[in-house]
Amino acid sequence: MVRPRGTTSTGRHRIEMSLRPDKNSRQVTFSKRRAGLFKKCSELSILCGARVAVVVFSEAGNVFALGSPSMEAVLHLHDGAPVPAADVDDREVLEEMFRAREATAEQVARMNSIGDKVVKAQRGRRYWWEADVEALGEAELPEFARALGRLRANVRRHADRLLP
Amino acid sequence: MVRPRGTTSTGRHRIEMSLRPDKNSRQVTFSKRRAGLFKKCSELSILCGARVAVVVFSEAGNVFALGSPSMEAVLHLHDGAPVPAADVDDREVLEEMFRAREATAEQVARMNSIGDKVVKAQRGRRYWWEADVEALGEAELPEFARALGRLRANVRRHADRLLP
DNA sequence: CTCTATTCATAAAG
DNA sequence: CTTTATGAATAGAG
Repeated sequence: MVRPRGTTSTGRHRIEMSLRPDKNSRQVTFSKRRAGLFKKCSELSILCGARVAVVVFSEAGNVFALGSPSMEAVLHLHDGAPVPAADVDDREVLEEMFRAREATAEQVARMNSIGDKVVKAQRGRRYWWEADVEALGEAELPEFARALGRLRANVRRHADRLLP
Repeated sequence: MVRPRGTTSTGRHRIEMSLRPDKNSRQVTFSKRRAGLFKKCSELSILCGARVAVVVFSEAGNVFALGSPSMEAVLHLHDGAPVPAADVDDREVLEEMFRAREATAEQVARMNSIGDKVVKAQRGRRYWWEADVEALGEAELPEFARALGRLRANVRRHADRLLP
């Protein structure tokens, strides 16, 4: 096996050596790591019944967002629909995950009566709650903005409660 | 090696078997996975120059938030301070990470002139941008709420640009 | 994209 | 908390 000087054959990042990576490999790394991060989020949500919201801005300026079980459910805080049962076993969890994925095209399509574009933006993505914010711009961003407004209001209410 | 029926010696979750976990092990799992998730976020940010914001609501109702390179830098979108250089090598990255961690007690303490409570809320956490939102309530939440307001405004601006 | 090598994450046990 | 075992994540190459 031939390998450039200064590198190892390791998968994970070796802090010690490694040549300065070029822009392309940085992009590959970002994509892979973002995918891994989103998967971790879904695992945390599904396995532990947690609600997770993430926003990632890539260096190139692209924006990616993930909500699990849904961005709405997370941003609604405690007002949303109940989280999938806590004590289901793993088989049920997988089935639920599959159902959720199946159901989402419709669910998202209904949102804001725009539909088609949202469904298209999910093409080729592994999980239904993955969506390129840029691609979803027209349909999703206004709703996202409203959801953020609600989150902000909730946080404020909490803050006010803490500061009588 | 003795092991309960229905389990394997594997680390990762085996979907096929595994007895229904009790509440305690679910808690351990959540904590470990949340820590792992936050670490992944920091890696994505540091290694790829991305900005990442996460909010996690545990089933028990606890809230955890993480911003990398900082919640502020992420929520300010493109108005914030420049992200740490993209092409630094890993050694520099580690040093920067260490500096950031060192610097944060002061940085956060200055915020909102409340200080002490914020510094205490970081106790025992590995990275400076980890903070239990619940513990940070008084000092951090109002600022968090303002930051969310700015994020919302930015998202709206983006949405308006897309919808002339 | 696929393949491979290596470290990482982490469930379970001590 | 520490150790151990094993599948998962992922950098680099093809």
